[in-house]
Amino acid sequence: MPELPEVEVTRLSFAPAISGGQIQQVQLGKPLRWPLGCAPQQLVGQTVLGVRRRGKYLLLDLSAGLLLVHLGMSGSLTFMRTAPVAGKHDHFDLVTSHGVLRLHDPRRFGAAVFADSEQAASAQKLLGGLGLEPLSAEFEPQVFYAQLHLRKAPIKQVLLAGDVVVGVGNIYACEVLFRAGIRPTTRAARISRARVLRLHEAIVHVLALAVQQGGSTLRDFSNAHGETGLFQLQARVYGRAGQPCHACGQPIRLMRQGQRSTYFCSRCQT
DNA sequence: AGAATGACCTGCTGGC
DNA sequence: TGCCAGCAGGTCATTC
Repeated sequence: MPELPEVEVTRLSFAPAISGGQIQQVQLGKPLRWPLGCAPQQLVGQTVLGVRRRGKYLLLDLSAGLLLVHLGMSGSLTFMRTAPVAGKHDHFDLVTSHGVLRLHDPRRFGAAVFADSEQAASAQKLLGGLGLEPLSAEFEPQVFYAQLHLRKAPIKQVLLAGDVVVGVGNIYACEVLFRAGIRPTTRAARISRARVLRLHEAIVHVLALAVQQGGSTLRDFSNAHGETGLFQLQARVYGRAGQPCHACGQPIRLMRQGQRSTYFCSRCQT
């Protein structure tokens, strides 16, 4: 489900409310992708100082460490005053004095992991090896170009890998490449500087727009208040196989790249 | 090191 | 209706 915009929308929807809350209880359901990494009791008594985001990870700053939350493919968070009895797919509850943060995740590719510090989290390679943050000043076109120039893999797969730029998942990779007019199979290193600049612009534009639109709700994404997003209405290629390209009328094509679906327009993307 | 592949897990859809 | 194959927004370990 969640790519950078959905994670950011989620963050914005509960960060102010939870900040300052003291953890009173932690409830675990079925195992998630990774174990919590500490006894639940160790979190109790700590205060949630704030919520940041790195790539698709949410970072809850606690008074004595960091709680990393990842939504995987099917995760979503809700924040409520009091929580109803946990359902079949509710696998993590953080009960605080300000309310309950609940992770709902049918496929359980998500996780909540405690780390003593950001360094410790990197050491566990949860945050290690992540690329540039696309909505920050560090995402400079020249740096982006230099990085892409080192990579021979198809640009779509380089974007998804997240070690050059973070947060661009399958939907937004397709959208961004369409808007930049670049064929997803093009080797990253072979893209001209001018086209990389267009791609850079498309990434910043599309991700920022998607955050503004509340993310993409394809099946079930919603923010921590249960509100769905609107960006899917702006999707120009994703999920539109066989339908006419909005720019040229050619049918949008679907192909597989590294076991993921890629949607593109064979006329507009060269 | 970078690139390609399989693995993790559940639910839904479409075809027979 | 039932069953099975294939698909889904992510990322890690393993292999070459």
